[in-house]
Amino acid sequence: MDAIWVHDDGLSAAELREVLADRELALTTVHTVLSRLEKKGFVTRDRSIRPHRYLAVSTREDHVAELMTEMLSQAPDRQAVLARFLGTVTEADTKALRSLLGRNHSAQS
Amino acid sequence: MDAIWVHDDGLSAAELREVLADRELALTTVHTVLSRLEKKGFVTRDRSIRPHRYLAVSTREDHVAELMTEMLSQAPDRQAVLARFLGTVTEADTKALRSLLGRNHSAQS
DNA sequence: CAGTATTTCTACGTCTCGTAGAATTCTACA
DNA sequence: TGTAGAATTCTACGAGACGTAGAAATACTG
Repeated sequence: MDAIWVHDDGLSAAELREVLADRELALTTVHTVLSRLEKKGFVTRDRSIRPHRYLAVSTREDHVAELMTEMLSQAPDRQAVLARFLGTVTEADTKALRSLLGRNHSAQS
Repeated sequence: MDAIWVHDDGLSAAELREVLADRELALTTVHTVLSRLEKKGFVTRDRSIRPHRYLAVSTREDHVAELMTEMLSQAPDRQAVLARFLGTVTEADTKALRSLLGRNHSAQS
């Protein structure tokens, strides 16, 4: 129930159904799910054109990052969480983090 | 349904109920929830002593960190997620990350 | 052994989710 | 402009998670 990110360019219910062809879903099923996702603010749809086009509100990456931040806020000791997080993450990840952190010592407003 | 971390030293159902006194739960309710948490592997209990003592399997921090890692794995482009993640995190967090990353360039097995 | 504390079993209402049929609304074409 | 076919909305049902708790079973303790 979330492979809408595969097509960041937006797609219609029918198209999405095609993408998920392996599941042999009824079109109405796809519609229902899309509507629910819309209600939850995960996708928007262009109602102006007839086969409404649905598209993800945010990229999968944004979404996941948001969830992670949300998780982080769940614990009182953020630092401890971060420490453990780094512990389980891959080498490539820590490397990426290092380079990302390297270049922005500026203070934000 | 997760304030078992408040007492990392383990507690009995009755004690937990005390902690959650504001909710005026029936003791059996606490028991049910604890059992379910046990089944899901979030807590263990010491059945040897009579008022069984329950204690969290992992600290809240470990748990959250684990969830974060899990989230991260959810997206194909991990780097992108990390980048966005750093974007929404607080200054203190990035600072913590920097210092945590600073001292471990060693390669793990 | 009886009474009380503790734990287990069973259950119910509510929610979310996957799924989809039925009804309604559009749209385009004859 | 009426209507068939496409698209969308409404309604619904079963399953599973959860919060809640009563009833039944079990275990101490004097």
